Amino acid sequence: MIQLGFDFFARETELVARELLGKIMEYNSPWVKFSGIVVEDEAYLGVNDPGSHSFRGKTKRNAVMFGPAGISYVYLIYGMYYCYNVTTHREDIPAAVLIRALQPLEGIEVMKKNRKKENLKDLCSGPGKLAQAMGIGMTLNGTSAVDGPVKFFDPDLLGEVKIREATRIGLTQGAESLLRFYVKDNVFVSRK
DNA sequence: GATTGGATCGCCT
DNA sequence: GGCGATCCAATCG
Repeated sequence: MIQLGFDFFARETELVARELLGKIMEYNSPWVKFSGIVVEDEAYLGVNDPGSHSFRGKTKRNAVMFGPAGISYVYLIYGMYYCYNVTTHREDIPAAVLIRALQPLEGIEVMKKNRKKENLKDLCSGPGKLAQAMGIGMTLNGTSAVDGPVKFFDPDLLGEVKIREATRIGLTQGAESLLRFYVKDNVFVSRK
């Protein structure tokens, strides 16, 4: 299985978001190895995208988006949940892809414990859920998604990944753009 | 120093 | 489909 390198992430954000579907996200926590198939994500573009954290310029929170591609960007949302992103594009273009849902593969028993849920569909079907399931927090922010605790792999699913596009979830600005992507007919997607 | 609102989830109907 | 929980960060003064 081929690992995705810097070159994969250092491309146009929308393309990276589309191609990440069907790839495997792996998180080697200190105690457990987690993995799952990326089945839903969203593209957040640079300073011209009103829905992106980077729209209003560089701040302490979004600083990672302004760095190189292939870096994990984690932030706290609504005071209760973490969201995991990976940075994309060029160093001078602050963009990232939000991982919204995974089809769980490894570490499932610990995911169930962390989520207090037994149904596989309740473990990683949403950005806050998958972070909670794998114990992702701010310690991952700024770490490499190429040679750090998080890695992505290409399982070579060939033509099995049919992509659908839709509007991004939860935005008040830039809500109309079709920048959310998910695997058609996959039951682990958070919203159709 | 105070205010405001958010890339969510779970429980309710 | 609607709403409350909950708190940090950004913005403004």
